[in-house]
Amino acid sequence: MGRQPCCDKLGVKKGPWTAEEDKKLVNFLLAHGQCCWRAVPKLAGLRRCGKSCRLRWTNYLRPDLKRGLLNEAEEQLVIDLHSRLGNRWSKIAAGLPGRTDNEIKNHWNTHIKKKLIKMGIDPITHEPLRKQVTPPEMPCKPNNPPADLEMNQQNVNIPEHGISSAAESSSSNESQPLEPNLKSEDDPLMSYILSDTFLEDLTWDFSASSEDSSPADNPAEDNSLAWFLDCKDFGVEDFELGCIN
DNA sequence: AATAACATCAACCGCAATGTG
DNA sequence: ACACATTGCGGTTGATGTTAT
Repeated sequence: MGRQPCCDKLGVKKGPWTAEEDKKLVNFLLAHGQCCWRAVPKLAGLRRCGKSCRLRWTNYLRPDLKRGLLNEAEEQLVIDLHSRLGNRWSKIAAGLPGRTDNEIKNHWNTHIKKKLIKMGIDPITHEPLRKQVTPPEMPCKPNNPPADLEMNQQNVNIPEHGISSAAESSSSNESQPLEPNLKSEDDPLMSYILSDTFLEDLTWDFSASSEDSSPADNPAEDNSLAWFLDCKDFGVEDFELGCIN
């Protein structure tokens, strides 16, 4: 009974990845593509579990990843998508090419959350906070009735970048997390975000659209090249880049 | 200079969803 | 329809770096 553990617990390494392990994993995946993650560690000669390999690849080694902090436009989009999708980080990440769900989740928890609270916005509900009643970090007190939130609803005004604000889309009075808003058939934007078209639209170039993002601000600009140079540092300049789609 | 407190983020864990026979 | 395998997701942890005292 019960499923097998995702990996043999014996002899499976944990903790931070070494450059050598990265190299092995990247070499293998570039040569063979992403196939059965369970088999990857064995085939790549790694003493890791498949899950760990997948995570390392998707969050750190993928060639199409951007590096560095999210720029203003990306941050704004995260806020907007979060107001609609809630903590669906993978969905949110789908709207930010080159960014991972983990990265966005971390950035949300460390930067955006605080920023919103500072601005007097509840990072969970995206409604204005009532400062006297609700201290920061206690966003959803039971004695914070939905009616109050509703009163302030119009004050939520996420700056424009072509996407409507949370307040515009919230037609419900309920204080529960924004799950009810997630009806793609009612919302053209949601419909678009959840569609393949959105994911395939490579014109989402935030570094280009953001005024305040200079190459210095956004070292991820020329990420592919930087990554390739990193690979050269590994001594794996003979990557078969054609294998990656 | 030492160290405590805080911030950041890579990585892990457990569960849910999905695929397959 | 069912059982099991595999993958993906979101919450959480812990190591490391940074700042304050």
